[in-house]
Amino acid sequence: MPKTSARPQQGNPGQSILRAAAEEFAERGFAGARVDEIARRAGVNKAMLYYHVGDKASLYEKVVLDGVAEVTVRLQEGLRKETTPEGKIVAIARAFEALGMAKPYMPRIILREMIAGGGDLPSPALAAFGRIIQLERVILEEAASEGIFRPVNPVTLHILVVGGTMLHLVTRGVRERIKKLTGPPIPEPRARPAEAVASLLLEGLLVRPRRARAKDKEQTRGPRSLKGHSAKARKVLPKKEPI
Amino acid sequence: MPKTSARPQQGNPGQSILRAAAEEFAERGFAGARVDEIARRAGVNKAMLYYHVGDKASLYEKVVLDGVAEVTVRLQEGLRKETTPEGKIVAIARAFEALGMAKPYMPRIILREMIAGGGDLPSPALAAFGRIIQLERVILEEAASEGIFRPVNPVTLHILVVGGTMLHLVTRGVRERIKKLTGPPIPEPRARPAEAVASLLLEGLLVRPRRARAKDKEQTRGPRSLKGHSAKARKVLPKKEPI
DNA sequence: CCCACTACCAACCATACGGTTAAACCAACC
DNA sequence: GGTTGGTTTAACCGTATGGTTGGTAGTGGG
Repeated sequence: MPKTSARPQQGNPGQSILRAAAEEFAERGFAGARVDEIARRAGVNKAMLYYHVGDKASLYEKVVLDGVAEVTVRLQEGLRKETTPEGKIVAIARAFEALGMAKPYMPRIILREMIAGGGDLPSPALAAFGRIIQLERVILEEAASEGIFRPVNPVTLHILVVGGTMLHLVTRGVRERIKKLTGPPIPEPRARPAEAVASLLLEGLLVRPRRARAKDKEQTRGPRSLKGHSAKARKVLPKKEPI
Repeated sequence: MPKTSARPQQGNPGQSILRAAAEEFAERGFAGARVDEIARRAGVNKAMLYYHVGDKASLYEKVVLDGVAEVTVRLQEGLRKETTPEGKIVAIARAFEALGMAKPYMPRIILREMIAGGGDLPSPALAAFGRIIQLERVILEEAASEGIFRPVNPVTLHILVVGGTMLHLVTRGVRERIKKLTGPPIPEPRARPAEAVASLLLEGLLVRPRRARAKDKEQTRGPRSLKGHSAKARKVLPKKEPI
């Protein structure tokens, strides 16, 4: 171990290396990331990088575990205040949004891993995600048993809440590009994706759910069923199994 | 051009090469894909690959454009039958689900591109995605003006519908792995993610939207507000701007 | 003043990778 | 049977990449 630092060295090089690595990994993926480029970004010699942190794989592992730890902490903090299932769902979305704000590279890395099958993910990271899904399962079960939520599969919810929030953060670049090709009329979503995602998931698109609509008829604001076939065509989704 | 084929050659090599390439690209990403590995998978010599299809970049472009063309066609077909906004949303989800069933590599490639900023995407592909979002915008505006849907940002909807559907298809591998670490109690979502996603998005999690709930009080099935603070804590989402 | 020890670096190495080439192969046509 | 021309291949090439090495510089302790 270092007895002290040999030189007045500005800032732990390990941190700047990890940061640079994280950005490279986020932009190019694990396979695409170049160790030389990481060293260049961090402003250190490549050998220093190996000296301080280790090889490419351990670099990646450190970045991932650090990010997962952060989202775990944020999630626990965010959940502490919430007592309702709605509040908890929003808190989950907010935790990942906050992660994306603090460490913009993390959502990309996480999504990439999910897509790739998690082969490069260390087990603790996988386990952490598992715990989050479990948590969501419990929230859903409790809320469903109290009649607050409809029965919904926790994996589906997780994908939509967490995946949706992270995709918002991550796709800003493509959206810009797409907008340049198709002209202006695509409005940007809210700056805070967590709210947008959670709100839509909680309330749904439909102004009135069918269940309530069946009881009292046609008291909604819009003109609704002007087209004659709408009544039949409205029945799109078979509602046997839970979502 | 070939006058005939020189050898009784089983099947166009171009097709098997493209398929092999697509799978490599899906598994490792563009940077991570190895041309030698693509050739090996396709069972052809590497030089043959260059002779028939071209270099790595053009290989990738062909795969992407082919996939985008397929989803475009499927989407148009699916939409033709639907007249209601609900039906159209489901049709969009179904089109991407069908793409993922027919070409399992496509969702991975598309998601990867979205994450990476679309830098390797050919313009026609970007434009196609732009058109889909435009379409969703129109659906949302019409439905909102008729009072069927609440006002929602089309990008948010697109991310949740299309992203959510593709993430379902793509994360099966990680889910298996996570389940092995956390034990059984994570139920798999439905086999048809399009339905799960669209249904949840249309109806929402909450059994009763607040709007309707405010009018007649506490007629829901569950015990509901046993905790005294739930009434206040229920107000999580500021509802100023459209989702 | 010298030793031991950490921090650092330029240059190097082996391999893997994308891409090319020159020659062989083979069905069809004369 | 020989020529033609698309098709296939083994071997090759230059470069980029992950990783290493031998050595230097600076620092605190003796």
